[in-house]
Amino acid sequence: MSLISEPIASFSPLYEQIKAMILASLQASEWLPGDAIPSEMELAARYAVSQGTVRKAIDELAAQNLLIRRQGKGTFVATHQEEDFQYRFLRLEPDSGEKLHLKNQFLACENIPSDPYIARLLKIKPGDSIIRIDRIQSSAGRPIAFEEIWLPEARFKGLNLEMLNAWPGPMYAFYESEYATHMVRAEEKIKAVLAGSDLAKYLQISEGAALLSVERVAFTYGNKPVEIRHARYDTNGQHYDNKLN
Amino acid sequence: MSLISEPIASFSPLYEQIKAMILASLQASEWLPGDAIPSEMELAARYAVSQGTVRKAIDELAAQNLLIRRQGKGTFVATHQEEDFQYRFLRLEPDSGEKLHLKNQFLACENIPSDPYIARLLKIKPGDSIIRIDRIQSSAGRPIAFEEIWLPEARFKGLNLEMLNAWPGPMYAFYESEYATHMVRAEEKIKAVLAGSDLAKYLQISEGAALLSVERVAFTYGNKPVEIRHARYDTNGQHYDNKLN
DNA sequence: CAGTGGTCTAGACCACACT
DNA sequence: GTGTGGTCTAGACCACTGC
Repeated sequence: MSLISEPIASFSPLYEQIKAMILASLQASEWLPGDAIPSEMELAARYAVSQGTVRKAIDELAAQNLLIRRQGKGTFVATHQEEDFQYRFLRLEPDSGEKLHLKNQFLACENIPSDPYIARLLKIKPGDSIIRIDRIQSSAGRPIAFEEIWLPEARFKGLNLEMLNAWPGPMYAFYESEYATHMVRAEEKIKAVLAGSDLAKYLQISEGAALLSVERVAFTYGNKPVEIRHARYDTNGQHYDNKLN
Repeated sequence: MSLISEPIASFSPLYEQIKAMILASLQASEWLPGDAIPSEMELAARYAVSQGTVRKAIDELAAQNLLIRRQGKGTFVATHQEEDFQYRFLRLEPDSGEKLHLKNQFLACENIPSDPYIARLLKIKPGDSIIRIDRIQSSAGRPIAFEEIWLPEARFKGLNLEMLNAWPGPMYAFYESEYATHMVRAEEKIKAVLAGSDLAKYLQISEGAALLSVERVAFTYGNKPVEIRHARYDTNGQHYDNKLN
C-alpha cells in the first residue's frame, strides 16, 4: 500500500491538512485500533512540516478520542478493547453511583431486508439486507434493558447468534476485532414511553410502566453510520447520566 | 482590586498555573461575561511568560466554553446573553429537527427552608433559605415542560415572580445580569416516569402518560452548584438529543 | 493603518517508559 | 541511555477587524 502523504483538500491551515491525512490513514486501516502511529518526528518528516504542526494535528484528533497520547510510549489509535473505552458510549448508571456491570442475553439474530426508516439512517437502499439483533441486558440478575440492533449486512457478513454468544466483551469491541469496524461517535434521541406487553415480559415489569427509549446511530470513520440501536431502559434504580458543558 | 498575577497552586506546568490565574480572575469578576480579556501579549507580560504559554492556557479555557476567541477582535468571557449560548444547555428538540421556541409561564416563586436533599446538592445547610420556582414551558401554545427550580436565597436575594415575568430571555441570562452568576456546566440525571394528576393537569395530558424526568445541577465558576432543576418533559413530538464522542 | 488572534518554525529542555 | 510525548520560548508572518 502506498503511504498517504499528499494533501487531500485544496486549502486550509497546514495542521488541518495533516489531520485530514492522518484521518485518511486511519480510515484506510494503515494503522489499526490499538496500534501506535509513527512518532511526531517521523510524521513531521513524512509530511514535511515541523513537529509543532504535527503536534497540533494530533492534539485535535486526541481531543476527539480518535487517538490516545501516552507520554514516553507513543500515540495510539483508540480502541474499544481498552479498559477506558470499554463502555465509552454507555450513559446508564445505578442511582447509587457505582459502576454498572451488564450481562448479555441474545434473543435473536436474523437477516432481513431493510425497511425505509432503517435504510435512511444507515444510508443504504431500502430492501438492502440488514442484520437485526435482539438482546436483554441484566444487572445483578435483574433485566434492565431491551435492545434492538440493526447492522448493514454488507459490512457484517456472517454475523450470527453463536458468534454473539461466544463473545465475552462489549459489542463495539466485537465489531472492531471481527469486522474491522471502529465506532467513533454516536447520536442519541431519548424519549419516555410506556411498556407494552412484549417489553413488560422481557423486562419483568408491569404493562404501562414508564421506560426510557434511546435511539442511537453510531458512526465509524468518515461519518459513516454503521449501527442503529433502539434501547428501552428500566430506570428504576438506574438513570441516564449526562454532562453539559 | 489587586491584580491576580502570582501562582496559586505550588506546582504544575506553567500554562496550568496561568489557567488557574485566569480562572481566579473570572471567579473574582475582574472580567465580566461579555467583556474582552486582555490581549495575549498583555497577559504574557502580566504573568511573565511567553505568548505561546498564555495561548495554550486560553485555548483550553476556550475549549471548555469559558472564553470565546474572535480573530481580529480579542478573547471574550463567555455569556449566556450571546445568541450562540442562549440555549446552550437545552437538549430538547422537535422530532422534525427544527429549533424549539419556548414560552414561559411562571406559576410560583416562594421562599422556603431547604430540605436535606436539595441542601446536599447545593452544598448548603439543611434549613437554609432557598427560593423555589415552578414554571411551565410551551411550544406553539402546547405545554411541553413542567419545571421546578431551587436556588440558594443567599445568592439570589430578592428574586420574585414580578422579576421573572418581566424578563424576556432565558433564565441563565437573567441570573447573569441580575445576580452576577454565570453558569459554566451542568449535570443531568434522566429517567422515565408516569404522570400523576398534577403533572397531567399542567401538561394537559392523561394521567399515567410517560414523561421524561430530568434532574439538573448547574455550576458556576469553581464548581460551585447554584441551581437545581427538576424538569418533566412531554416527549410526544420532541425528544432529548445527545451526542456521544 | 495598528492591533488582535492564528499559524508555523526551530530549538532547548523536561518527564516518562522501556530495556 | 535512547526514544517517546510534554513544555516553553522567541520570532516571523498570515488573516481578520475596525478605525
